[in-house]
Amino acid sequence: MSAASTSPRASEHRRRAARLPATRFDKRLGEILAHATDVFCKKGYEGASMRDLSRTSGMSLAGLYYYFQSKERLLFLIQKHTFTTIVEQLKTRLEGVGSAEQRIRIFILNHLEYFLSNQAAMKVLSHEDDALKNGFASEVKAIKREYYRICVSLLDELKRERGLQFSTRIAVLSLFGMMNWIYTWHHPRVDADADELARQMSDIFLCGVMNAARGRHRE
Amino acid sequence: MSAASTSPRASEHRRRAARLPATRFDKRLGEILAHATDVFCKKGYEGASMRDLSRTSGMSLAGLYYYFQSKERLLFLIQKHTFTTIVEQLKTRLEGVGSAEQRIRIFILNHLEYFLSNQAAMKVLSHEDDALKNGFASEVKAIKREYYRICVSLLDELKRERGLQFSTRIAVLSLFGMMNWIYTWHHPRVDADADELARQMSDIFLCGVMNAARGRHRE
Amino acid sequence: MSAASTSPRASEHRRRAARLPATRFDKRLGEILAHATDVFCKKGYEGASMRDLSRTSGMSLAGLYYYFQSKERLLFLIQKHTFTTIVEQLKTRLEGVGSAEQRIRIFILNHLEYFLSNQAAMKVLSHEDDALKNGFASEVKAIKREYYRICVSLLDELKRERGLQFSTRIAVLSLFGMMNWIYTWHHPRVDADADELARQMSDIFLCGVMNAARGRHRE
Amino acid sequence: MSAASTSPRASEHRRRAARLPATRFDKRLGEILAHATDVFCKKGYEGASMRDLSRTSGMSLAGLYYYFQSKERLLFLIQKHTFTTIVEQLKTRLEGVGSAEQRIRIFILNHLEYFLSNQAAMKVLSHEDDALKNGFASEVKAIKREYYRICVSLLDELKRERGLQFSTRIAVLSLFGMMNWIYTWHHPRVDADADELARQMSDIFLCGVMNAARGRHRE
DNA sequence: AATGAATGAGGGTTCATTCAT
DNA sequence: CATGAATGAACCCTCATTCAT
Repeated sequence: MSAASTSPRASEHRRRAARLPATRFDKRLGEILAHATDVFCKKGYEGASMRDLSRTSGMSLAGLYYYFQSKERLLFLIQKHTFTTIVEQLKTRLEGVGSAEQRIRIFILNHLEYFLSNQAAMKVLSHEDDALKNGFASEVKAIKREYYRICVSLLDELKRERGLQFSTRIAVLSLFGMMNWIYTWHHPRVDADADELARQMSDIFLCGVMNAARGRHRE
Repeated sequence: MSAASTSPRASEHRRRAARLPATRFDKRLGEILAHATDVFCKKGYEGASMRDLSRTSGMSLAGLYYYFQSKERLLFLIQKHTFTTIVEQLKTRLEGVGSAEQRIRIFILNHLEYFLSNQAAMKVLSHEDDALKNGFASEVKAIKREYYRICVSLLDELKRERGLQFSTRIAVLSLFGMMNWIYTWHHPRVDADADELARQMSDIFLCGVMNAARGRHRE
Repeated sequence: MSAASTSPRASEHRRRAARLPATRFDKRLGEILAHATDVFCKKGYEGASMRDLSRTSGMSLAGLYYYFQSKERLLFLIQKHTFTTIVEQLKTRLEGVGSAEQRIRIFILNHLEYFLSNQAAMKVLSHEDDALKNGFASEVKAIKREYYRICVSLLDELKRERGLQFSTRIAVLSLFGMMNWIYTWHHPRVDADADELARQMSDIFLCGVMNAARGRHRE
Repeated sequence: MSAASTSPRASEHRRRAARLPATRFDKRLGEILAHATDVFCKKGYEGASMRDLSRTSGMSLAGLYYYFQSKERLLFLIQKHTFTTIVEQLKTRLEGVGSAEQRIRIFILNHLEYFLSNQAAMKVLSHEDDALKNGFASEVKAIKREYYRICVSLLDELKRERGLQFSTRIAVLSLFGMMNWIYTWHHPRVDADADELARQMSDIFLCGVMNAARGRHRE
């Protein structure tokens, strides 16, 4: 873990509280994180002010700085936690699943389920993709890269299994586009839920790459 | 056209200059617009300051306000012009084209060509989707709606022509996701050009919806 | 009291400090208010800049905004405090005084004494009469109306006691004119003090309305 | 006339056009002056912007500067013209009038008539009393001083005629206060007209100074 | 563990004014 | 005679951040 992720104060704290699964510090931190996620979602990272966060979370402006050393670190923690969780969940779900197609369907389902259950967090992840700088940026990018790599490897499996030929990069990034774009349009009351959405997107995407790859689409 | 789009000064100007294709005012305005697009692209709308624009465009801070009455109106003009252009180009290209599939391929090609030729403008359009408020927002939304409607009608044609059944809404929005997401990853030096990209995305998308819709994907 | 007069922060502060006569916040606030009064007096509300106030009060520009949420609210607090004080002082002094004439003399004396002791504040009150808007304006107007009403009732008493007939409105407003105008000419070193001024203005005004009202002035 | 009042351009212009009673320049100037008076009245000198004047008068911003060399000179011209007119009118009316009392009544009537016929101008005169600086200020002050002197001499006449004793300065400034204050309260639809107002104020003031001066008011 | 008080830097916008045309 | 274009200075206000307590 890079230097960016651990402040002296926080680490000291964690050391002293290592015995408990969740210290009061971590609990309070989590609450504020949740509020901040909502605010960043609604106003954007640049558009949200620390005063907004203070108001929403009910903690004083100065109080926030005890938990987060800077606004940027706050965004970093949100993005890192969100991304880490989604990757971990994915890995668990993929264990022991056999066919490449099935594994890709799980990938998509996992992404969309998490997306719709944590819309705010995922919007902050997608929309504030390049808001972080230097150390913070690189750490998030590392996780993102890992996630991307997993998807690439799933598609490569599929190509090997079925003897297909297409640009993995374009396919993967198209898939991410389909999935990540939903924060711009999905309304829980109106639109399909994660299962249904995952099924339909999986169908489109899988049929797409599998047929297109055999040479152009034919009747 | 709503009141938001025409200031007294601009309209007066345009009236007097109706015969000429571009007055000096409009030319200067266009130049600043171009610079502003780049800056908004790099820093985001909220993150970019009018002082940044002043520096980049080489015009004094106060001078900018002679052309744009506010920062918000500046973003509005960029978005409106970009969107209007892409819609007009699309309409021209669609004229006289017969098959639904071909028309969808043109839609995608048109979108990606414009996207890659005007990456900055298109990122500003995609990424600053809800930065505008009230009158400005509604006018841009109207154009967006029209563009969306065109795509919906193309897909409905396809469904009719081929007797397919799938959710047009999800298909259209997935397509937009695939296409709009490219601002997050496309590097001109590394990635395929618009033609190639359009071909591949069209293949994936069309094969996807056409095969998936016949009932699940089958071998 | 309208919403305009109490910010969340100020009210919270006052609640906690209800037992003490003046918190440090209130003290600091009072100091700044005093400086601001001087500056508004010298340069006028519009003509004075927050930078002027910052310079005069020795506090940073941003620091001022911790105490006053806006320049307008600053003026509002000055006007409200000044007006409230003068009305309260008047009420105390009027208690138990019998004859209408005596009561009017007290009214005039009270006004002029306060005026000359707080010249700057009273000029700001008189001269910036319509600088406030909406909620701020209406709250000050309410106090002003009360003050005006008191004067009207005193004159009505006089008319009843002595069986006089004249336009109370014109008389009252003439009296206010005489009194308030002094901010344009009174020089402490040169001109009479409040007692003497009050005596002379009272004589002129009272003799004026009492004789004039009996039918035109006669020898 | 001081240097402040004549710019090279204006004087040259007037020289060339000396034969006509009103040049086109002067006519146009007068129109703008009238509009500016209204704007200064509504928004105050500091609060009114040259853009406001441009909008109201229908002339371009730059065009205004052809007629007025600066915003301050604009206020100066308004104040000077207003004050000069009122003094000239007064002198004409006073000619041949005998008794001091009558002359004072004429003074008051003249002031109030002009005030109510030119409310905006008179408010600008009264309210923006110390907005001008240096040369501009001193020239207006000179006229003001003359006007004040006339009033003083009228009151001194009265004192001599009737053997009264009171402070002329306080009496005169009280009278000005009564009269000038009306811009803060007079509504043409509701309140008495100039004649009636002049009668009542004259009664109050004259009865006041004449009776008060004989020693305190007595029954 | 948490806050009130304070700040330097910078935000978007408007100001009175000029000058080539 | 009048304007469109342009500007430096200043406007009010908010920003992320700090530090004594």
